Amino acid sequence: MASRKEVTIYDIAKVLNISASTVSRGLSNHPAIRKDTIRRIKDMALSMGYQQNTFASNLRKNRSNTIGVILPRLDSSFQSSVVSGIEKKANQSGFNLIISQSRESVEKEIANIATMYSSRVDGLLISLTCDTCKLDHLDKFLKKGIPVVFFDRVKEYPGFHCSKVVIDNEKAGYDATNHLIEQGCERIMYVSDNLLSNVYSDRHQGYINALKHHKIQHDPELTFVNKLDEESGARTFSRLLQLKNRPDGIFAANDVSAVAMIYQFKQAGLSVPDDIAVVGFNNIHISRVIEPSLTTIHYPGVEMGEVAASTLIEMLNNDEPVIIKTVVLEHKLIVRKSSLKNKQILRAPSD
Amino acid sequence: MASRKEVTIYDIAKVLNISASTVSRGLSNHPAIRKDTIRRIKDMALSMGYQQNTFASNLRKNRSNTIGVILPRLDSSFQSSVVSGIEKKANQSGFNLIISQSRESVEKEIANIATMYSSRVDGLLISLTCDTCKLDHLDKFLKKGIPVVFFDRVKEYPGFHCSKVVIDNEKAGYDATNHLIEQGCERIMYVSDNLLSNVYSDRHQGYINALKHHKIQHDPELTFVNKLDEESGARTFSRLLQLKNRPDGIFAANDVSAVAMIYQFKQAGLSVPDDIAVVGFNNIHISRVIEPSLTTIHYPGVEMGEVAASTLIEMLNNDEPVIIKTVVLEHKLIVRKSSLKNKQILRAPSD
DNA sequence: GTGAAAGCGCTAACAT
DNA sequence: ATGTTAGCGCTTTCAC
Repeated sequence: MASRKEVTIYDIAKVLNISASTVSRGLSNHPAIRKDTIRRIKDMALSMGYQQNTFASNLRKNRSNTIGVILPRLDSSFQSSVVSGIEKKANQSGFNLIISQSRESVEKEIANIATMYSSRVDGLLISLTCDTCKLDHLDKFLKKGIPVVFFDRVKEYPGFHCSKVVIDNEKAGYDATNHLIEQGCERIMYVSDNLLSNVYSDRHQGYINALKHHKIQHDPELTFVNKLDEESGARTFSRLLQLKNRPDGIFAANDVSAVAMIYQFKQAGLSVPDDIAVVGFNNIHISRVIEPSLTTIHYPGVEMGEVAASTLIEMLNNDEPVIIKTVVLEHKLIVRKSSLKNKQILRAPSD
Repeated sequence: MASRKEVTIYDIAKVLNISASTVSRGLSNHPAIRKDTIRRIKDMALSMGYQQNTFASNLRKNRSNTIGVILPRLDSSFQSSVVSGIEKKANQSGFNLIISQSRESVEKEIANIATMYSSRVDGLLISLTCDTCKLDHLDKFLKKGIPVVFFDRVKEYPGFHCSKVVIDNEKAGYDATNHLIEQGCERIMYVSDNLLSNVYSDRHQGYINALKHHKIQHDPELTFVNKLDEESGARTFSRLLQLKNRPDGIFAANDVSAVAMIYQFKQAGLSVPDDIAVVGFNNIHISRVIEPSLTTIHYPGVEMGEVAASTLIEMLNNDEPVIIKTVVLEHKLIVRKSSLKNKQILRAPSD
């Protein structure tokens, strides 16, 4: 579909009466080229409308200048904020971004990994589906020396060490549960997605630790695993009805489901937090404005994206020492009304 | 950073004792190659772990198999759903996606356009910032025959015709305002972002049309332009206090600001909808669960992304007839509690 | 400090 | 139905 002939370094060379190699060097500020030659080359390139052909350059250098991103959902409040952070850093460092979403399907994730590989991304950022068990599809990346950085939904990768960017989900789960206990809850339900996923199992472990710490008997019946979408509230409610002793507190592993529950409870005439206290996870926008406002764990999405991208870019730029690290970002319990059984003074509304 | 030598079509050719071109043709199912030869080639490619070098292929074909996407924000509920739709279609058709966000900055938008150009995307999908006036940065795309499709935030592009995917914002603005009037509102405020942008100015025009249709005097003081973010509610509220006659209805050009207003009004002891009725725009998740639930205009994000991507891909695949079209997707007024002054029966909760 | 030349891996026009 | 050949535009080694 292209029409006009493109300007190449040969065209510039011809006009300036120098060789194409000098032009190539000049354009990339090679130290052996005289300053004024570089100037002449760049000026001419500009005035001729030269645009470097990245395919040729990539082919020659065997580097794509592109970072691949695979995540479960683009249309998720939290995840899109991570992408936003990734985009920001990548853009600053001159990397392009190829993005694809797995939509929580392991098959699609595998397909996406294959696409990223054949697109020859320089590095890969990935947040796994809830159901991902094996990571061997990533083998060829690491065997070839293409760095992979996991973020948020991560997994141990036997045989390979990869950098990770996460929060301390166990501690966060502890904090959330501990808060409910301090508010007087004695029978706390944990509403989760697939416990295969680190984010949900670690939060679960934190939940159990907090119970144990307060010498509260852990009742496995109170762990309810389901998809944490908008229908989650209704499912949890019907689950509640099946239980002999109704819980007096709920720790939901994400805000979307927590909000959906609050909605259900209110519909059913239950009072939040008096009948049942609720803590969510993510601090999405909605948690601030729902009524009662939702106590939740704040979790820095944009920063997570930025750190993940920086970590990868660092590996890409310094090819010498590959330092594998796990970056743990701070989370924070944001106390709002949905959990305040003891009516304390709320924090400043700026939270 | 790559280590092992890659398998090329020459390696396959040598093993099978045929020529590289036959391998190349076989791999892309060229009709002139015998079925069984194709089989042998593909089997061998698979067993040797062949991976096509897209740089070389792209260089040769002068096609990147990549679609560029530029939009204001990735971390916006609506926009990320559009991206989700784009990703879905692109992925189905074997296109990669390069995504960048302008963050509502015209400068960044221009820089992104330049990057997309030098990345040699096959086509571009773009939703403009609120402040974009001129489109000449896109000239080189169109002069070179690279198709550009606008979605959502679009603009007339003098000298070039491009396909667009939008909703009828004027009609939607009319519907929203008309609904408020039917509910008995007589002094309706329009809260908007920059009226340079089609989405906001068209909604504004619809607002005016509805007023006119009901013979209500249009008071320019009641159009309040500001950034439609979470702080918008507070700004609108202080604006309200400056007005002689307080409005009894608000049409906000997005849900985020509508929700923020409701929050403010409630804080200030005003009742929604009785003191002031509110209609938003976008039907984001939160509008369903806020109290009172928010009347809004539904607006199909994922579909918009899918249609935009399909439109572009169609142009990319059929290079003969370039049919320029504007696709207008359906919007829908979703009536909820925030606007119901006449307590009518609400629609089914499935809304 | 600059030039000549080879080659990255693929595709397609032109042969046969 | 398959092979030969040239070349996409760039980078880089080696030469001077």
